[in-house]
Amino acid sequence: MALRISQSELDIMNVLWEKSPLAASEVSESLDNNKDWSSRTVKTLLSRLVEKGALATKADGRRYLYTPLIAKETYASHAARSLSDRLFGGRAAPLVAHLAEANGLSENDIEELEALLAKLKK
Amino acid sequence: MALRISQSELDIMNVLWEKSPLAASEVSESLDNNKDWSSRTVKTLLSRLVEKGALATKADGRRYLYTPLIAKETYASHAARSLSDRLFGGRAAPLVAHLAEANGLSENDIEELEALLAKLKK
DNA sequence: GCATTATGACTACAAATGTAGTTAATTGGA
DNA sequence: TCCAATTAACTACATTTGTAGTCATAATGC
Repeated sequence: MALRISQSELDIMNVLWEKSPLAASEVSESLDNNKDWSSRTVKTLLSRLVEKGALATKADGRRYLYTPLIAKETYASHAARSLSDRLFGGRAAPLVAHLAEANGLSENDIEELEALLAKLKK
Repeated sequence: MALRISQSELDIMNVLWEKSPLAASEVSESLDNNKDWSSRTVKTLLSRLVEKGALATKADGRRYLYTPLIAKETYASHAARSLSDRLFGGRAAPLVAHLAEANGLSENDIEELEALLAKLKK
């Protein structure tokens, strides 16, 4: 139910959330260069994500094209909530406070957040 | 280096962040009732956290008292940043937006966040 | 003093994760 | 037409995680 996606798997998902459908080889190429996994590793991760129901495959000749079955938004909401639940009893403010503290919020972030809050207040 | 704390381990840490030092049996008792781990399980998790350098032990008669070696704040900042990095390229606003969307922010959350933003703007 | 209990030390073991290797079929090019 | 490269399928294997069990020992109640 929880659709647990591991860290490495998340890297794969991020590529496909950016652009899909993609073949395994294309996913490999699109991965951040600093993680240089062998193409086997990428395929293993893709297979596991398919097993888990996070990706769909579609045959394209003799290869597969992969497409996310869950939206990034869905996963992100889930992960964000889970983190704030586990650390702060579900309150959002402390999480943001820690983000701010850890790396500072940009001008832009602050404006975006203010806009968001304004909208929520209505 | 990364001091990886697993989900279950985090439950233990949360108890000790709340109150410490505590003996293993006290940690067991303090755990949320809905997770009923055997006392062995709790001890295993405690040991692993000690190995990882997340907890310190201090002998108290023939038992140990456990104390966090890393502050909740430190861990939280780390985790919050890691999540926002992995999902949103480090931007904070989308994370908050997702929190809001996933479960709604309370009046209180909104006020806290506004206060926080006001402070950050200075 | 002896059985019971609490506790730490050590061991267990399946599932998940990180990271590939091997095999076999296919196919595109020389 | 035959070979090299691509690709999926299957296998591998160490580490981490979840969830305990066993053993020895020390303390405690009777």
